[in-house]
Amino acid sequence: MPELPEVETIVRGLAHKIVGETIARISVTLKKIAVAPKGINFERALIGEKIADVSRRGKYCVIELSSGRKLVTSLRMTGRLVVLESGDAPYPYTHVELGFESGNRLAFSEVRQFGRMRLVEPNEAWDGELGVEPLTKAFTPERFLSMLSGRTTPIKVLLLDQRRVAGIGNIYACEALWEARIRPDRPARTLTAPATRRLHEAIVDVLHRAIQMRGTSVDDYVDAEGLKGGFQNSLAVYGRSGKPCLRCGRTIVRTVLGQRGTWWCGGCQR
DNA sequence: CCGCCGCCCTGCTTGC
DNA sequence: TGCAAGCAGGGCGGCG
Repeated sequence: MPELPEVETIVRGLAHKIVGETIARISVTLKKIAVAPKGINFERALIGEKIADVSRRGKYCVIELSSGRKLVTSLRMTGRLVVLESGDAPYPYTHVELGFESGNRLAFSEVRQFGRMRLVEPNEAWDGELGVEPLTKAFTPERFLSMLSGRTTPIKVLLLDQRRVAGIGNIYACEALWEARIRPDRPARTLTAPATRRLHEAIVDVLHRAIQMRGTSVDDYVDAEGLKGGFQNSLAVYGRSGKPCLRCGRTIVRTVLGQRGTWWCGGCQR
């Protein structure tokens, strides 16, 4: 599942490989995947556009075009953005492919068809609902604390709410809560100030460490070159049900919270 | 605003 | 062994 560290890794790879390229061909083989504003033809609008930059917002990859338009891509669980060279075979499950003048191609592959590649107009607001970026100065412990106040939602469910903090998914929510020694099912408002600080610090720490390892490949995630990340070897709780806690030795359990699998240690998370 | 639920979709795992 | 049913999950829209 591409979350913030995975999308960050993809974006860095894409920036290196496609900035400066000009779009010469577009192939959309699954219509619903490619979304454009009413009255604009996705394919026609992009021909001749130059890739000006590639950036990230939350879990979204933003391909910035010379006209000021953007291609905003959400990868959901199984989406991939992979750069291919002219001789490379078609990438499996590719639904949108951009062909560049150089002959290189950008494939948007998506097995479950949940992801979207959305064409956004130059002054169109697309991320108004998204919360604070956790790896910027704007994400302060005080701001985080204010998000939790009065909320009865389990803290883990709140961490997954993209309108609060943008970019945390199931893996890093579980990992940050373990690192901060907090039970995932605690109502957000019951976290003390010190616990909230620990969690704030843990979120920033785990995201930084995961980026350093080029993301987590437990299932489908690969980077812009089609390569797996390395953080799956550093996971403390995610997917480790039945195995001993690395901190206290108690068996890691899996429960369901907000309809999502949740891994944690009943020994040291309180 | 808040909390909750169902839907989307396919490949893999599980169970008979 | 073979097949069908169950499961997983991020974002979104709908409901109360």
